[in-house]
Amino acid sequence: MSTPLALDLSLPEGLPQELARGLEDAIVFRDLAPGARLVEEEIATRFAISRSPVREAIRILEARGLVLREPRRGSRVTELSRHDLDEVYACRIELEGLAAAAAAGMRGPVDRERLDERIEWLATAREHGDDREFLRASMALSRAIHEASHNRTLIRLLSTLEPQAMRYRFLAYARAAELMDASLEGNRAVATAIHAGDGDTASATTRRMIRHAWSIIGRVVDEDGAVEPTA
Amino acid sequence: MSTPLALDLSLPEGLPQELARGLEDAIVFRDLAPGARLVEEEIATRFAISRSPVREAIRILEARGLVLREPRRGSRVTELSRHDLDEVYACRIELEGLAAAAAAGMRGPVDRERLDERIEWLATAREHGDDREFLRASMALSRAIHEASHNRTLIRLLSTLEPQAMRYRFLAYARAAELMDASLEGNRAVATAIHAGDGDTASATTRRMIRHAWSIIGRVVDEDGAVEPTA
DNA sequence: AGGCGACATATCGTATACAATCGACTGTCG
DNA sequence: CGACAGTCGATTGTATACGATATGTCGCCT
Repeated sequence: MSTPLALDLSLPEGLPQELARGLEDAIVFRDLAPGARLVEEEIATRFAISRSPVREAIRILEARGLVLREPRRGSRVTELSRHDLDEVYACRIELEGLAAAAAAGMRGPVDRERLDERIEWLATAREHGDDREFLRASMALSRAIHEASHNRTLIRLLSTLEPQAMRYRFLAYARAAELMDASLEGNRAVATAIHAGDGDTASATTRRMIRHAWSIIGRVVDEDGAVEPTA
Repeated sequence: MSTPLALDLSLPEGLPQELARGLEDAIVFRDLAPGARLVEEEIATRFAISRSPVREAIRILEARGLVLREPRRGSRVTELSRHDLDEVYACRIELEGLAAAAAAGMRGPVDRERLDERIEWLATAREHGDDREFLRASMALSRAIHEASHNRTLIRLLSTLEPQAMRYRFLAYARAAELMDASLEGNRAVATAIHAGDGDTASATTRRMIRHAWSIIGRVVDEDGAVEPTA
């Protein structure tokens, strides 16, 4: 009676990528719990595809730190822990700060519009009190900032770091809704700095926001042991 | 008359990883030139293995930014450019700085010893004026610092960033040997700070060192167009 | 002569088949 | 009764086979 997992597998970008996206989603939102095993053939059967694309998808998840592959023993969803949280957030502060600074020098007005759109989306989700939607909006907003940096290397690095961070954020939303308010407010401040073209402020604000989130999430993780089943 | 490429393919760690390591080496040292095509079957035949592990190896190289895969058109070694250099080094400053700071708080004396060993290795290579060996020592030293941070997430990120940086360093050694001296001296200073447990100094020194290297390499890349064949 | 279209080729993407390995179970022997 | 060896099942790793697609070439038509 494993997992729900009802992706469509339309392929605008390749089977493995599509599958990885779906599995990533399931992991971030805890439809796949930490420690859950990912058996290649099982997944292949469920989606009526072969093991080849499944293997590639799992490799992608591994590169993002969502899955741990042990040589001949298979893959399982990585555990969440206080230690891991600290690792991820220490890196996140540096890279997100860099991205925000770079985004402040962005070229097109296209980036600007997208940024505002996503902030709006985030605000709407907050009003509705929908934490899943709020997280989706957060991810989209983050990506908008990253892409506005126009630094492909940085984008690549962040794309392998963000998903793990999102898992912790989702965990914390349930127990500390104020994190969403802090995130919304913080992101508004960051967007303002970016629009003003003030890289230093954008960076500093971002770092402060992330540090704040870090402390809140850390509290939640410490209290829960971070291992409770989905409830 | 393609490439030399005489890896042994002993498998202490898995075929794909071993192959990826070999190809990475070839790319960093320009035995595989930028723009060179990587045809799966060709590589498979050369090493008398099947395409499956080759595919995985190429995926690894792609994740490290060494190879660009276009959907149904195959893979080629990524080009070096001033723009890309700037991207890589902007990220490198942040992450290496973080690693140095974290390493300053390292636990075991094992880390210390390894650090000193590698510095020695670097110095020896410099004396011998062997730039290939110097780069190898540099890579080993970097890894030692990264691992001393005991931050697995950071290590993962750096392992996907370093190889590309190494390509630029190798390029620059040929035209600007003083870069090696700067690197040796800088790393000695960093090691001192790490040994002293001074994270702030370790971070600041690292960042200064990398910034300096960046400017030197940037000059080389600008002059050469960075596209000369291997000669 | 130049462009347009069908064919041929090269190469990747996916599927399937086979081999190797790990863990667990079980039955026997001390 | 416990420990150990052998076997079996489950799952990954590797190899091969098949299908899809993009690119280049050749010839024909205008």
